[in-house]
Amino acid sequence: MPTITLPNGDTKSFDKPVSARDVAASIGTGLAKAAIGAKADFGSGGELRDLGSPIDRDCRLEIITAPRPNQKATADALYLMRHSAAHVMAEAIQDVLGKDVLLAYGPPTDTGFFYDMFIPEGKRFSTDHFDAINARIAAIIKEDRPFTRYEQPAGEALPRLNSEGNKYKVDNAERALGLPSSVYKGPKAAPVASTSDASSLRHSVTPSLSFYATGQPGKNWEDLCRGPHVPSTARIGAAQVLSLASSFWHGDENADRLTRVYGTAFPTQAELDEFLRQKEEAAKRDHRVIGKALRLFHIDEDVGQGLILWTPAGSVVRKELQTFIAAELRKQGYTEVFTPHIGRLDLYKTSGHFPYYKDSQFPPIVERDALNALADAACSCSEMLRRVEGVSPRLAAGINQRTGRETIAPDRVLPDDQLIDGFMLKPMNCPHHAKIFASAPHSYRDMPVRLAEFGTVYRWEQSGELNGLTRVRGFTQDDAHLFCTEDQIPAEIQGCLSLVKTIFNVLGMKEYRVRVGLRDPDSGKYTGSKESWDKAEAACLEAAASLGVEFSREPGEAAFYGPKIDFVVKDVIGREWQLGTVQVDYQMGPRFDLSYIGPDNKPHRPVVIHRAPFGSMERFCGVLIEHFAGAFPLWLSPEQARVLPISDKSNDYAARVLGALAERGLRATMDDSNDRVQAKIKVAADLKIPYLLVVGPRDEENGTVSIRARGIQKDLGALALPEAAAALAAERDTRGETSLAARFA
RNA sequence: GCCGCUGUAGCUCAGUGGUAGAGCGCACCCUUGGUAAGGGUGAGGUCAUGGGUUCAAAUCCCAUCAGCGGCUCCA
Repeated sequence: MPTITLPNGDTKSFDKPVSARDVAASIGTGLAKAAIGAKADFGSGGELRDLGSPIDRDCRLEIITAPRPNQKATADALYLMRHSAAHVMAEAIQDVLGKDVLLAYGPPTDTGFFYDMFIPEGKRFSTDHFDAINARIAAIIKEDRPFTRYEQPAGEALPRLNSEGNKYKVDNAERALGLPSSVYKGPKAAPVASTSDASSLRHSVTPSLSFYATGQPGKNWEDLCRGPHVPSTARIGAAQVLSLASSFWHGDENADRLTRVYGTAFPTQAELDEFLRQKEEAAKRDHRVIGKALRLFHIDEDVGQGLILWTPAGSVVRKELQTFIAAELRKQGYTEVFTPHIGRLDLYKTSGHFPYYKDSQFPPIVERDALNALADAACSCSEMLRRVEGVSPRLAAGINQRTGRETIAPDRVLPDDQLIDGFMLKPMNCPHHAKIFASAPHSYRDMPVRLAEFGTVYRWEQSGELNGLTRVRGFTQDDAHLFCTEDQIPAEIQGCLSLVKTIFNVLGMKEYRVRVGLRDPDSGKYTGSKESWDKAEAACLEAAASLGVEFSREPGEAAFYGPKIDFVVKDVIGREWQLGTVQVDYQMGPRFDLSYIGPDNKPHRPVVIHRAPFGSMERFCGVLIEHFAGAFPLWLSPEQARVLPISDKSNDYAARVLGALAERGLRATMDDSNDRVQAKIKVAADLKIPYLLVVGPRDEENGTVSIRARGIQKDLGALALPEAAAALAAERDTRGETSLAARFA
């Protein structure tokens, strides 16, 4: 006798078990027609299910519908369609390539779905097959075959899967049943069995497995699957295969290598086309492509992977951005410092960076004399490593005493004369800044001390991770460390957030969100007292809430030394980019034995806030290149205006125009090549120069320039030279709030 | 780091075992023009690097390096 509560609060009672389809039909035929699935909540959260699955208990029920025309699909609807589309794509692939392609795992994702599969040895699968596969996908959708669910007892289903010879499906089935895997022997083999009470889990799991046939069981294509699916293939709308990649079974690099086939599905072909158009648009904005075309930066094999050479044009963008940020920092009471790119190994042993994170650092720079001495003594490499990574008894005593926690393995504590000294390229700026703080006594009256540095750091990113400007091995953080009292934490976090807000606004990045990384309540890995954490987390959450943008709490995402706030911005075409963070750190004070004198005339530990709200200049510039598609606002543009004489008869006047622009400090050039003006415009347009000032005899006579603005494909009209120069300077100085082009609007 | 694909002129790319190619860019010449490419001539290449197969390798094979797409990672 289920009583069903609908999203609007209405209830409906039935005298026998019903399906969501029945419920939808009882409400209206329109709803029943539009329904593609349901979300039922029996008291433990909403759960997507098939339209036809039986409901025998009271629940809250939401009917998931396909979107009406001109309406966006809900996330739940897309989930159902894409999960279903993954089956259709898999069937299409098996039709094209053969049944010996073994299917492994095919979930929906944020933008589509993928299916991991094993392609048998000797079989080729390439993008050449895509047309055939897409044709099959379209045909299957058109056939409108029902997704038919049936269950089979585990005792029958498991042997059946085994006999089909697909170990990946056997593994899926075993995991679904809560059994330890008989075929996969990796680190992530049996996550369920590792929980505290495996036996109760066994009982709670249904002893049967579900399959979905795309059509009639036994007749049409079918797949082991938990579901749910849309009622029939036509309800998927439009789907297609997109790309191929490789993956590992269970993400375990020692396990089988699988082929991951990406695809996507949308309710209508128009939406799918729009998605493809956006992908194309995104590809055109690729900062690596634009960076090359506009000569913004260069990566040279001889210099090294992931090391950016900023060419003159790109240096302008980076420098302007940095100047802008630095001016905002000064307004907020930051003081600027400079520190070197390397520091002694002991410094990083104190900070804890070395050797714990040695895999993500450049190897140490060892002093020549020490190396020679070791070579003379025929020292082995492993011995050398031990001596580089070792810690002196003095340092060990200090670290243990200060933190009261860290245990240094006894075999790492070596007598001084065995240790090899050396330097490290700095992976972070904080140790240097801590030493600056510690170099002078501090009173609570001086606090907070805000040390800012565009500090360049070096990290050994895995080679496969490197990517243009967004993932590099040497980068300059917009770094600062705020040494403050606990009471000052909220205001300082607030300050960081307001800085971010100011700068994002000027750059037109209106949409962004923050993630607040909090403790994992079940873990004991964190340093600092519970009270401190409570306060710091509250401060982060409060600051995030006050920002007036979307924020999420992410338990377990805190660093071990304190909570953090991450910034995620959306660019103009809606892609999200993770930029910088603000992190509260209780660890650094004790480690570097930092103190300030409080009102009680006693020393106190400062808390340190690390903040690099834009991450790194490299990454941020990369994001901006894509955000603006290389068409930077005037103040950031490498070349702000170009003077185009229509023939060399006007070159002298053009030079005078250029002089007037230079007097205003504008970055401008003139094109005195013997091209025609049409060609000069084409060249300048390709370089995305904001303004072109065309000058000919007419202009010379009137003392004017003819103005053409980027993106507006016509002559806007003439303006007196001094007026035009002043307007350009004003557009720069207001960072676009006033603009020359707007005068002609 | 792992897997796959790719590497030819400054850039974008063609060239599948037999003399190294195109467009753009660059240099020079002609053209002197009013808003998205006027015309001509020319320079420019260790075909990523190292080995191998072959009478003969840009082309086939192996290794290395780098780029791309993923996977894994990111204090």
